[in-house]
Amino acid sequence: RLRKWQERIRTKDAGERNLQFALSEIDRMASALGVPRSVREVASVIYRRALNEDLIRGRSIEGVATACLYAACRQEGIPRSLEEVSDVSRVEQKEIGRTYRYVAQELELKMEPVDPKQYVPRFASELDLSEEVQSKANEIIDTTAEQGLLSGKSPTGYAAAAIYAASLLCNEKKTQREVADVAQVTEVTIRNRYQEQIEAMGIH
Amino acid sequence: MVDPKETINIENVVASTGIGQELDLQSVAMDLEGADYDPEQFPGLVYRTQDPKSAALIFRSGKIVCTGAKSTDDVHQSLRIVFDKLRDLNIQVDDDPEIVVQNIVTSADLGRNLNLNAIAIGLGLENIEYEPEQFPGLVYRLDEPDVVALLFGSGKLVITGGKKPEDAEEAVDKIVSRLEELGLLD
DNA sequence: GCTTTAAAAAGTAAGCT
DNA sequence: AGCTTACTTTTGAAAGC
Repeated sequence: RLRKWQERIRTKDAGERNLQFALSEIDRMASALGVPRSVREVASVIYRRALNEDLIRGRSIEGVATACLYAACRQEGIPRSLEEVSDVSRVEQKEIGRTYRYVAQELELKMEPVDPKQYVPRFASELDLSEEVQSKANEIIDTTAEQGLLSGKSPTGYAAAAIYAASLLCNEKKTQREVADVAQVTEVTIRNRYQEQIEAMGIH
Repeated sequence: MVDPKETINIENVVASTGIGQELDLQSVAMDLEGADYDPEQFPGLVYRTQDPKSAALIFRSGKIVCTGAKSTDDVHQSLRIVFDKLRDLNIQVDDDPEIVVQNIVTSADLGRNLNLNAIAIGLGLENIEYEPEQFPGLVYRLDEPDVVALLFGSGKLVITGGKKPEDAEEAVDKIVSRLEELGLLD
């Protein structure tokens, strides 16, 4: 039947249009976030897998596309926080987080928790901090995390506190406000994490 | 070393029942002191008991949900109060409506801090959900008993989804032994 | 899927003094 | 810098959109 054939074409076109839209959105958001092309490719692969596994049914294309990009950044070791990702998406943060957890679970992405150290180079360079400060921040993160301080804490806040502490120790002081702004956390969070970390380090 | 099972505390019990009679919620809302009824927002009427403390959701069908009680005994006591209040309004209420416990929320303490990162990897990333950016607890779903546990860095945990108090005890036992065999406790 | 109810855990956040 | 309040997660039922 002609009608059935037309319908099939229409569906196929719609599907391809949707895929095209998703991929262009991933591209747009990835550019806005300033992540390398490899991340967009990983995100596209995850999105196609989600599409094949029919994970998009019941949720928005943009939500899934954003969640895939968030996952891809993490897989590539250059994480963007949910807040940063939601800043370039029209999907709200809570929905991106839920969709990400759903996609990660269904596709068995086996995502490891974000290592706060992965935020150090980006945050530190936005603050014009030296290599020395970065090394110190990494040392603080590793040492305190080994002592169990990391459990349950947000990776951005943890990294921010370590950078703040390292900037003090290396005489390149940044204010809590400056660090809080680049990490998109509150000064209160930096203060709390900072106190614990300094104490665990034995107040160097 | 205290047995974690002895730290188990029931925090909330959810149960359902019914009076076996349809209700005119509009008039119940008028006559029942302290009743909250806004059908535009939610089809159930909310009635709170003080002692034991709980909230009952009363529906047009006569079915009732009771939540907030700290024990199955409290659920029965609360619902007895609700049934009597309805009888005071000249509403027919079955003699002994069946009360079914639907969910028990429990808290407990393993007594040691937990490295959630190691646990997430040790128990298998495919069985666990641990996203500290979104929530500080690690979500662990058990098959037997069929409950969900939320583990925290402090060693405290929440167990929910169980239908009887023993479910929480079994869950704590299994969690402790799994963590022990992985060397993630002590 | 949403709406409402209650409850714990711990982290983060916002508003006010 | 506190303190208070509130929101994040999980679970379950109810009736209706």
